[in-house]
Amino acid sequence: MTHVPSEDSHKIQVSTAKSPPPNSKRTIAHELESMETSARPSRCRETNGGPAGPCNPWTGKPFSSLYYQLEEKRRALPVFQERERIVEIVKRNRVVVLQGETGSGKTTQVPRLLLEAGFQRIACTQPRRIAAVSVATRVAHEMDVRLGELVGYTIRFEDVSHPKLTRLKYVTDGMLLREAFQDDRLSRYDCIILDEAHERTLSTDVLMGLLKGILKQRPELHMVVMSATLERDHFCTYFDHAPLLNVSGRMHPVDIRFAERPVFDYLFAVEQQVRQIHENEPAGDVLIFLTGEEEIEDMCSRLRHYSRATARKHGAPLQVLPLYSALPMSVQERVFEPPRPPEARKVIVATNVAETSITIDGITYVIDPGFAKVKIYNPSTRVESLLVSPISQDSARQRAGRAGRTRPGICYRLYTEEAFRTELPARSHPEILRSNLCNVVLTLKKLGIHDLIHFDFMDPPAPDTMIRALEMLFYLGAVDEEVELTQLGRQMAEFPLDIQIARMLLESPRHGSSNEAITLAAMLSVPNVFLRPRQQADEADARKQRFVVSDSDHATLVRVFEAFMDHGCDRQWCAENYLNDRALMHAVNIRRQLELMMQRMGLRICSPGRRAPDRWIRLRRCVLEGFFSQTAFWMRRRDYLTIRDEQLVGLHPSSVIRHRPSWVVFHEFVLTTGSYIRTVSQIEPKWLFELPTKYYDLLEYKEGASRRALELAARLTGQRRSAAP
DNA sequence: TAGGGTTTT
Repeated sequence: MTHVPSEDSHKIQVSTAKSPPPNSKRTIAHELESMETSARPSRCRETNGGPAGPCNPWTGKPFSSLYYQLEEKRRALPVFQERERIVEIVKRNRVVVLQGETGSGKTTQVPRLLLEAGFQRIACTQPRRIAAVSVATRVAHEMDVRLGELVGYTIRFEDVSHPKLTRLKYVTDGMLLREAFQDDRLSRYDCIILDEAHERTLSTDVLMGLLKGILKQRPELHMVVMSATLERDHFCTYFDHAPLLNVSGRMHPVDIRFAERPVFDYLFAVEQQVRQIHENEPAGDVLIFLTGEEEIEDMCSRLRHYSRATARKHGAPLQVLPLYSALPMSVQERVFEPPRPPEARKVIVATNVAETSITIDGITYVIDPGFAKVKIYNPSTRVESLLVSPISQDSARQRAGRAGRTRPGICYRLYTEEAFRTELPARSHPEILRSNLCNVVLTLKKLGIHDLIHFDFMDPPAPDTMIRALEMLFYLGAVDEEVELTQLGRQMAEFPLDIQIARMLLESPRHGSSNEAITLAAMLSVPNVFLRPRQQADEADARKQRFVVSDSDHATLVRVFEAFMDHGCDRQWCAENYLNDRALMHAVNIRRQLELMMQRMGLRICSPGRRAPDRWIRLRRCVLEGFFSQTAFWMRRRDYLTIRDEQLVGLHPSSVIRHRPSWVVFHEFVLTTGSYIRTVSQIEPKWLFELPTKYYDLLEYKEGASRRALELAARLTGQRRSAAP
């Protein structure tokens, strides 16, 4: 019996963290355990009088027909050609930096080669869940083994791996970091591969620093850092001059064409470029990179208009397709379908999703205006915001590469070669330099790292950012005066949540409302669930009214979630109510996970009941328990002033709050056309003084508007603290 | 009264 992977094998199998994978059998365990580490095909015994064929050393069974198909392709990959060199250099060095271009096969082949070379347990990290799943599936097929046994994967909510059998595990970088919570030397692995290291995600950066320390403690551990673009100096130097291996890719040539002179209106230039391609260049699909939803929808209508106006003159029409992550899945998937009508030229107008996360084959022309929205963090105001910025040279190369996946292509850069060299930074700023570090610091503390300032980050964050993070952890009760992790802090780190949300959950049983708080925590952890297509904005707003709790955006979110559950998580119902079903389904999963965690920690799951008049009051108090540092009081007309930082802000127009409460708590501060606070709830000022935190000690405030507002609030609510000078 | 790039636990 051969195991032929079918379409079903691609489906995601779900199992809980500690249970064995589906269909695991003792016989396979036996086979694997008795197997030698080097995997050379052996001969199978003759069965049923048939001839003896080559036999899969991992299973002892004859190979399937699919195996031979995949094997042929795999042997043609550049990495396969270099296999001996790769294995040798990894075995001889503790750390190796492997630079393999797109199409080299590094992600599928390197881990397997190392397994076959005798490593006992290998983890290979991926920045994205979908990559971990699809690569693990591919490798299991290539090795002709069942997914979840020898080869498996672990991502949040899904563990398709076996504690004993799995020897090659693909895992999201965040998940491996979590594993280090249980085992801070990651001692089950003798080889750890960090893939896509050039993306420099927060988790990969923390893992790199952590692993550098672990390497010193565990002389048997080997590590491979795999990266696509040239950052050789940076990676090699960081890992004490680790050797660099370079494997060529298999890409088709891409002709790069720069603008001859600077472009001032890139949207206009994009449109001109599409016309030029459509009217003069041979058939082939076009991919355009823009910065956001609004720009994309605008461009789509301009291009559709052009297509309608000129279809007769130029023969084939354009099929214009938007692509950004907030789009419903069904709309996103259209970019993979054949064009409609069949003779049309597809024009995909995308955000950065198309740069790394979503790969579309068959693109011949790429148009790159050279901008993207980037998250920036300002530690002095503690505001994270999005800013349209020039992309990096690395990013520009990545975009260009999207044109040469299946055949030679052209990339039109709407900036001059001079600008490319002098105005674009060589590399993107790693995320760790652009983020609020509260959770990173808490993670490091939990991992037992005491000297945070000297933690060996590849790019150390600004001291100010670290200090701000520590200060916040202190106010939240996660660390004490000696900057030691408290019991509360340990619990907060367990939760896969922003620490403020974790704190809200931990305090919620005290307010008799942990049930609602868990729902809210899940809703705050997923993207905005309210859809508002420009054409149907009024209708969408009207639908949202059905869920409104007039003094709280937080409570409104809880009501939306409950209504979603009441309607059986129905997608159609979501569509009718302009709600993002994907985000809501995700919230359902998160909620389930959080509830289990709460129960395991012995925290009470309680609710005042849906009809209780004080239900939303309790919830708003829970919110304040986590977000007490994000309150604001009404100043004048439309303006609020944030406490402590005294920033003048407006209520975001998406808020359900129509009156002007004197005090509010908010979830986030956004900087767009103005300064806004978004996801807001009314609070009673007296609650501030009942919080178990020093944050509202009047002594902590300099003379100013905030202090005066607090003094007034204290006086009005009869707080004795107001008497303090 | 307006916009949210992308990921992950």
